[in-house]
Amino acid sequence: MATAYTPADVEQPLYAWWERSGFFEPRGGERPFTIIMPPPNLTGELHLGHGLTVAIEDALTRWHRMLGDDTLWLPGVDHAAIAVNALVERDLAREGLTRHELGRDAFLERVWEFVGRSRSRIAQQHRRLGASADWNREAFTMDAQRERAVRTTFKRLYDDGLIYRGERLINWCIDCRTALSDLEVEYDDESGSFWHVRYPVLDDAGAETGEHIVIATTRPETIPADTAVAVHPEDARYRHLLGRRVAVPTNGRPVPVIPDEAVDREAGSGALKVTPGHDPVDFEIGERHGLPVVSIMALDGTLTDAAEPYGGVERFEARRRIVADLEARGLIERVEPYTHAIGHCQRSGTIVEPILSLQWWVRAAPLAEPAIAAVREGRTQFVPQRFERTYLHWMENIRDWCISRQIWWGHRIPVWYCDACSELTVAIEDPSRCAACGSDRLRQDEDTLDTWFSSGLWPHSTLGWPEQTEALARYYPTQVMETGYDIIFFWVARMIMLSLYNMDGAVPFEHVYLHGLVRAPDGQKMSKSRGNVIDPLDLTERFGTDALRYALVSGTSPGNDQRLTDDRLEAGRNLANKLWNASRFAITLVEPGDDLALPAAPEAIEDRWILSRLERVIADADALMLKFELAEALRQVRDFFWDEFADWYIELAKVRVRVGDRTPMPVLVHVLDRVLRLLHPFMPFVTEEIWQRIAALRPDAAGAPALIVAAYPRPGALPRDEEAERQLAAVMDFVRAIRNVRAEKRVDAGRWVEAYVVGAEAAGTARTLQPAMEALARARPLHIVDAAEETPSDGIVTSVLDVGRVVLPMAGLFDLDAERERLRKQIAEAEAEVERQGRKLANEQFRSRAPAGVVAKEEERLATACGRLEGLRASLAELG
RNA sequence: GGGCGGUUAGCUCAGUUGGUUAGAGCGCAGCGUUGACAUCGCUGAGGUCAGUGGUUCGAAUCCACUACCGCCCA
Repeated sequence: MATAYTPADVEQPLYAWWERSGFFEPRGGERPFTIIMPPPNLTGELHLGHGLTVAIEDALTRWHRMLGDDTLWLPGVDHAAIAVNALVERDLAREGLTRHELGRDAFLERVWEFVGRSRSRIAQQHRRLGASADWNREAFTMDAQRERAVRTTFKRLYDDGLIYRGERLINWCIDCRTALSDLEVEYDDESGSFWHVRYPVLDDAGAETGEHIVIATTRPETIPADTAVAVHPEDARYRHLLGRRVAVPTNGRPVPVIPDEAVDREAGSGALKVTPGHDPVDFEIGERHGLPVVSIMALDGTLTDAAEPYGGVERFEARRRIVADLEARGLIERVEPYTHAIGHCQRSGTIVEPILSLQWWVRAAPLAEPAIAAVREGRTQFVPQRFERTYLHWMENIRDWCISRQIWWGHRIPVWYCDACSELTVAIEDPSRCAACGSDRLRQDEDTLDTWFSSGLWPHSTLGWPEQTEALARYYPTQVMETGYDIIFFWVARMIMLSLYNMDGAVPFEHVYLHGLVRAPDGQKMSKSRGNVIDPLDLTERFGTDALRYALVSGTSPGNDQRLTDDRLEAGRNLANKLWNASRFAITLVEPGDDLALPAAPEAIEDRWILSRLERVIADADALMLKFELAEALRQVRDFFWDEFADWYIELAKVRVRVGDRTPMPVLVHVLDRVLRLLHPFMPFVTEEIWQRIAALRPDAAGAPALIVAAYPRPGALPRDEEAERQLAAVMDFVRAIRNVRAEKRVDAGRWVEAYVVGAEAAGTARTLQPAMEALARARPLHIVDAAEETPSDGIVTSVLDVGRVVLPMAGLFDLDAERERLRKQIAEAEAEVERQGRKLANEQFRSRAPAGVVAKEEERLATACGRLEGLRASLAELG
């Protein structure tokens, strides 16, 4: 074996072997365990967020596979309608073409070409990250199976009256030339102006009275579409104007002054221009008062003839011109700077325009009701739990969902209009005749569906719905949906609604595990515009996939963002290398005749100790994994492996082996095997690579052809050995104390020193482990004596521990004053401790109210501290 | 405006039913090629747990308020 682990040599061959061997497919078992992978967008490369998704989901998947569950991790990709549509349009633009010039079919052909390339790249990247997903079942939101699910859902919802077509205010993106749902609009605070505009008050005859009412607006370009001015019904300033009419200043059109509770008296002048055609709040006011809706904006962002004389003028230019014209007429009272939230298209960043439009909608409230109940009743649980509130709040205030998009890439709306009778036909299969009149003069709706409509079906459409497949029966409901908290509404909420609807009220998943953002080392969000995006595959090449996964998992805690730093990646790489070398040591130590079967009851106390510690770690890891505390489980195993097994057990074993004792061999191999199993979900490659070599030493005991399908350690296999744990803790304390004195007194590292170990209880064990202690502390001769026995009193350095003390004769290096000073300092510390404990125990309140166990513990602690203090004082007295 | 999260060692973060002297990795200082590993080993320094008040025998942990940072919804 090479002296260092080289990820590049093992990762790809191992992955190919796993995949070829069918290890990623469900392998039967009593309980199913299913994770449906959140489908990455087809737009481009995987980023570190996907890396985290893989690291977590693959860890859970591999863990359950090793537990023997019937494990399915089902992968797929999402067609990202608007984004991909825009991407291909941008390519066309470079050739001087528009999609309309090209035509729908030719355009879609080009999209499918792009999709093919993108899909295979993403699949390849997933493999490099070690994802053990069942690629045979890979799904795509645009494949035939998923199209059937989409159309079936659409028809069912339509037939149930939960999908309707309606003319309402929508969010229109002028760049993407499509309607957007509310969620696809992002609000940013921007500084703008608040224009205070005078609207002339009219008399009954329609003539200006000379009086004005001042309204404040941030959007003067919409003034031509005003259909009222609203004031608060109890606002004394304007009460006399209620029922009067005022003139829209751009065109003189008379509009009423109306009372409405929605008006904020504090904002601006307290009077509000009402523009139902271009503002959602105004639209609602308009509905309450039966106001007409005037639209003045075309889909390209220019004003229409309805805004004369500004017809054909681009919206921001129109704003400038209207302001200038009003100013010229003395109708601008003042302008104040104003900061307010402005909606932008999530995709293009363009300022979104609310306009009136005929679109398809999902009636959300009836779907939300069972989705609320499912979470309230705990049938679906969020990890971390706090996101349940976020989810419920959104669900309880849900609004109808605009699902039609004016782009070509996506599921075309399965609605056909009849030119003969003007009825419409909604169908799963393309109809040839009108359902109402039988005419064949049918035109399919030109629009496509919101991408999230198809991904909302993901937990059941990927398993074959609407067909009643075996997979659906077996793997639905799934156990875990693992994704980022940033798409709770977009995706998680909609999956719950649509799955409950399609699956007769069965929840899509039992747990929603939400991870946070992976941020740059400086805490900034990674984004293309900042130029700080890190490619996960670069990291894989630099540090190894296992290191990347270690870094991601060890830094994650449910619902919280994390920074990915080189430090963490290095820690992962170092751990892989440490595993490699510890294993290399064990493997090369094994000799042909060695019996590697673990004895039922090992005799050596260090064997008993490490096996007991292993048992404890297995139990801890098991409990933590169940609670989705992956980072903590990983840390526990890592610490056990490095700080106890490598630093102590291996060192102890070396001493025995050196004198021909072969009994540590089975323990060495066994613990290593268990550590590899425990770590495999997190660091699959290095653990499998080593495990293959370990298994080769004892083929009879492996129980599996590969670590990926070997059994995960379960608690309770071996008994705990408290005694051995206590004894070894004492031995380690003695060794550390000697090392400490050596370092403090600057004894050359190679030089042997004489030492006395004094300890009543631990003396027996110390004697047993004397050769090991000598080697580890580099102390010889090492005298192990009972407390009553004599130790030298001249020229010694003493270290008093809880378990006893160590004494090192230090002739030549000894400085009486320094030693006194050292002891005094320790005495002061011990006195403080005794005093603190004494005070605590003297407190009657504490004795009567604290649990007995706690009191006993504190008493023991006091006794230990007293013993230590006594020892220190005696040592000081001996110095004279 | 409503809601949520964060503030712990120089840096990045653990600390999940309140109970030893608050931990880790990295960094820092000193020593070190003793037959797995310098991607390493040994030893050490380093914290008023954001602040104030409260609950409690006992608070980093529970409550209230404040400050700063961030996110979500309107």
